[in-house]
Amino acid sequence: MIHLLIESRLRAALTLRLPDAAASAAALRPCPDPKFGDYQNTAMMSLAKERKMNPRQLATEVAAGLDLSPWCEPVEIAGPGFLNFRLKPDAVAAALRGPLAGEPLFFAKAAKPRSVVIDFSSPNVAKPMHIGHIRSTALGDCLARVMRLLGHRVVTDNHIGDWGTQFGLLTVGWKTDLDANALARDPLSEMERLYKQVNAASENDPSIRETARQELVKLQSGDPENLAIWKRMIDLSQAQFDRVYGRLRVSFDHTLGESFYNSRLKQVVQELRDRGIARESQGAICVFSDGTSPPKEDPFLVQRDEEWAPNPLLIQKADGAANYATTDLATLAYRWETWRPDEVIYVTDGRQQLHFRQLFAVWKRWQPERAEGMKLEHVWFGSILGDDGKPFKTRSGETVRLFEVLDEAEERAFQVVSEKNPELAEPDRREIAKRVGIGAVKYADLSPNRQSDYVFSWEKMLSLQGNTAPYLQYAHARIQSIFRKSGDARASGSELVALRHADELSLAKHLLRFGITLEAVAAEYRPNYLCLYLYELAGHFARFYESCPVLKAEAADRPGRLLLCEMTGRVLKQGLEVLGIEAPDQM
RNA sequence: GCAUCCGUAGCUCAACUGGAUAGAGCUUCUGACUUCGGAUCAGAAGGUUACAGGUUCAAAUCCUGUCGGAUGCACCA
Repeated sequence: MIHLLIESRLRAALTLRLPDAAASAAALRPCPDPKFGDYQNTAMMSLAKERKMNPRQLATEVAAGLDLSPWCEPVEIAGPGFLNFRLKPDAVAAALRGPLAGEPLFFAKAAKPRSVVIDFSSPNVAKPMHIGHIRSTALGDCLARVMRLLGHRVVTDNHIGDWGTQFGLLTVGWKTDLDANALARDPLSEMERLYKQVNAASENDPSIRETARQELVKLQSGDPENLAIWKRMIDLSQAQFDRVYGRLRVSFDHTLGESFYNSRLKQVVQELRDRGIARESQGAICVFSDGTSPPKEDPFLVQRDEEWAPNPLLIQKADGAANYATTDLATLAYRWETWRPDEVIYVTDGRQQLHFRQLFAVWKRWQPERAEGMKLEHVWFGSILGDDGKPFKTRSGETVRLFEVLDEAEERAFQVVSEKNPELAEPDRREIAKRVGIGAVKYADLSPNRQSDYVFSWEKMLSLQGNTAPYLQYAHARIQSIFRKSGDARASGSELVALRHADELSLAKHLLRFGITLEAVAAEYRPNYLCLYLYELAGHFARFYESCPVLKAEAADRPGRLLLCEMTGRVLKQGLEVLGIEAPDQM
């Protein structure tokens, strides 16, 4: 990749001038405006500032040691010390043909592959998956796909909620009020009904709470009947998860739920107590501040009445049961022992930020030597809102079920496809509608900045204009149509490619940025960069296609233009693929 | 009360985490074309980035304060 070649030469030139400069200082970014060039580096200004040097002079000196003549026009130094790089059209044309010779599609495999565990989706047993699960699922799956494409070793792990106090109430409901027909018809709804019913009843009747507690104790101590009920609930739930994941084309390497770690919990608590990290307080076992960080940054302190008060992390409740913090710690230990990852990523909503700050802090205190080489990252995201600006709910105030969202997405997509392309046979339109509908839902989760809340809107996500999945799929389908019409004559790669037209050149240059975009997605866990890139790619293509005839082009222009179509189609397809979205050939 | 996040065009969202003149789509208006899929393209209009200070070559982005909002803060996960 050209940007990597430039980076490596820039790094060498920089090291010659400033041996102590960080390697990352040579990183390039795309120029915000083509008039400045294609790539820029802005590090000379900050490096000069740190060293009280003249930034323009530093930039000039570094540029003097740079020979990029195979790929670039002479480096330009602009403003207070920007380095601007402009690609030579011949180099662009040569790079454009790389994938025909078997090179990766304008990206490079990571020089140092990392092994990464990604924890995402995590639905709860005995509860229907709802709209809140889609964002974690879409983001986590996309990050896994991007990192794999870049050559990293990825382990995906679905940490399902299959243990906890709710099973006491559920077991009571199962034993006293189970409707077998309803269970056969719609197991998740029936289990949900049982839970709500018993939970409501227990609020008025302490004896039900007590019964539930006893059922939970029996389950925890291995009572065969309760264990069987619990396993049945898991199986029924997993079947539903699998159907949803099937529709979403999401899969996991492992599904190790909370119960998997039960046997390890006692030891976690014991070790933390032995090392003085945790202690008893009000009957519970808690981790308190160790006072090593400033109060403002300490996740175990909270300010109350102008004083810093303890904000402990509970690892064992007063009744002796462990809770999710304990499970998360046991899980981290297991992941370290099993996969020795360089990195563990948690994809959850932003409300759990404090929990993860505390969790990561306890891990460092508990396993300092292991924590050294294992980066922990909480990749959090915002809420999905209704058009009233409040969390997205049904009209009656219930959470919106994921299955129903997917049904409606497919149905609405079917209407759109039928309207736009009525001559296609219905089964084909149904098949296309699945890809368009599911793709639209995922894209709606991936294209905004993950940290912002976004408003759920069928009209927006299924719109054929703007930054939507259907628009990108359409661009892809349009390109496939060119090849159908041309009798499938693809670019052979043997012809010289000129890129004489400005729209040809800017499209080609944008194609070459696919790799740098994927790198940014992986580095910052932000799929929206890729969405924006693909949207811009579709825009470049539309402009090119408007101004440059392809099939009707002069013989001299035709091969280059077919090549541009081919590569745009491939990048759109590959880009959508790592977003977890299919690109139909017709729509 | 404290913490985290947020406040950007009429609406929905960007802005590669301190970079160059804050960009898209929708909406409104104008234009292109005997459609290589018009599900298109070009142009116009729309902004004191909540407000007030500060830091610096450079601030939507960092710091301080004010106003407004979301979320979280001891035995749910």
